[in-house]
This record gives sequence, structure tokens and C-alpha cells, in this order.
Amino acid sequence: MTASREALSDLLERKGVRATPRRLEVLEELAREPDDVTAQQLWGRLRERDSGAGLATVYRTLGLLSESGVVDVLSHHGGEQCYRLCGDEHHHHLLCERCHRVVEVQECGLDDWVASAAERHGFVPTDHRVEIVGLCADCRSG
Amino acid sequence: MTASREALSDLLERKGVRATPRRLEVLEELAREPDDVTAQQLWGRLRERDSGAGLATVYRTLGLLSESGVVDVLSHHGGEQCYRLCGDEHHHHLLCERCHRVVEVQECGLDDWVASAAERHGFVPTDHRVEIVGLCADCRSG
DNA sequence: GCGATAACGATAACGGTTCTCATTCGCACA
DNA sequence: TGTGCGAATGAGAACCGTTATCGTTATCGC
Repeated sequence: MTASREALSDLLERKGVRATPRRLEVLEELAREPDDVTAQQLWGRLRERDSGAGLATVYRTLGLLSESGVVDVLSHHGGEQCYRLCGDEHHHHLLCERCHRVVEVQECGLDDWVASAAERHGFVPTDHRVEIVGLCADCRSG
Repeated sequence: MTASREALSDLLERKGVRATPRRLEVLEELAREPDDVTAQQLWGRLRERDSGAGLATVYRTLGLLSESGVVDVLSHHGGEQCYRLCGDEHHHHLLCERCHRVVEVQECGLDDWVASAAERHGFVPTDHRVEIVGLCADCRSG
């Protein structure tokens, strides 16, 4: 998922977010991460790379990025939120309950199911979230 | 969803949780609630009824109840958790984005979809969660 | 370069949750 | 009906993730 600094900069501008050096550092670190990370973890990794980014900036940037749809926010840890750089399209997540790996499921195909389930209770659906929890290939065999 | 004190007491014992008066108060208040509530809200309602239950006890009890599968925990508010007395069986939730009403969807029927989505990425699924967000019948017309 | 504005870092404040500990309660047993 | 012991409880402190504040610094249009 690692991307060039230019690509990430373009991504930000396209979303109407000014691409400052600090924001690029955060985004770059996020792109380096295959799974989801908490704000604090991300901050820790930035410090290891001798970035002077402050914790507040990390939170601000993650907030901006999630608002503009660049990152997904997962709250499966109860208490703290996890962030992940995700594709643009509607998708769901597979979570490994052992190693916490996160994999995107691009194929949704649940629209009909969602519509009928919602309709049965008088709801008009606007969105839906699915999380599949299980064991990933590595944890299954290891 | 209101249930007799005896039924609630039985429910606790059946789950291996000692049915103390305080715990019954909490459970009773939870049964009175059609939607989900936060721990703090629940505590507030107990105080209104002149219950002397402490906040710590409310948290402890909700923790116990969720561990033993008597209540569901929803973390859709980011930051604080919501609790809800739910049926025993596997189910999903419909959330009204306007009034925050929560409705259980008993019919799942997603096992095949889940299995194939997981398998496609090398996962063995153990559980899945679905939340449908939308507008309930009242908020749709109102 | 210059000025207005946005972004930034350090740190305090906030709010939900958990921990601590002294007290009380519930239950088994004498 | 006491008595003792472990579990449960309440008050409040501690904790921790997050957000707000504020003075400083960088950025961009001119």
C-alpha cells in the first residue's frame, strides 16, 4: 500500500485538504501500515522516524482525513479508534481476531439484502457496515 | 421488552451471574429501555428512581452482562459505548440515524455470503456484525 | 518581502471508564 | 439467632484517549 509522496499529495488536494509536510508525514506513515493503527501508535512510529509531529497534529490530521473520506475509522477496540487508509469505494472489512490484520472486501453485493431487511422494519437504508471476524490464513495454520 | 423481576433474576442465574438487588435494578432499567443507552444515561435514570446505585456498579454490572452475553454493546457513537438488552440468538441491528432507535433484525441469512467473502481472502469466519443505518418509519415521514 | 490566514506543538482540560479501598451485604455453617 | 468470610458495593481518585487552548511558525496570494 506504500505510495509515492506525490500520489499522496495529489490525493489530499483532490479531497480539498491542503497538503502540508506534516500531513504528508502522517499519510505516508498510514500508507506504510498494512493494518489499522491507533492515533497513539501512529504518533509513536512518527517519533521513531524523528518526526517532530505533535500528538495534537496527528489527531487533527486523522480527523481531517476521516472527514474527507481518505481513511476509515474502526472502533472495534472499544475505547480507542483505529484508522486505516482505504480505497474510495464502498467496502467492508475482514478482521483477524488473532493478529488484528484487516483486509478489505471490495465485493459487497448486499444492497438487496440490506434493502429488504430494512424495509421489513419500515426503515429506509442509507448505509451499512459489515465486519467479518475470523482467522486469517497465517493465523489459521500457525 | 419489560420483564418481571423474577424472569430477570432467572436470566442472571442461568448465565452464572449472582442476582443481587443492584444488578436487578440495572437489568430492570435496561429492560425498560427500548433503545440503547450509555452507562451514564442508565445511571441517571436509576438516580431519578432514587436508586442509590453507584456509577462504578453500573459499569461493573454492564461489563458482567456483556461478558455473559445478556446485553449487546454497540460502539457506534465513537467515544462512548451503548448497551442494549437483546435476545439470545444471532442478530443484527438497524439504527435510525435521526432518532437513534435500534431495531433487531432476527433474520440473518448471511452465512453463505460471509463464508464465501471470507474464504476469498483466506479467512475462516467465526463471527460477523452488520449494522444497517437509515431512517426509521417515524423519522421518514416526520 | 509582507500581511492575512491556516497549521502546528506543547500542554491543559475534558469525559468516559476503570481502579482502589473501606464498608456493607449475602450466604453457609455452627 | 450469631458468626465469619468472600463477594458486592459506593465514593472518589486515577487513568487514558481525545479535544481545546494559545502562542508560535509556516504558507500562500499579492
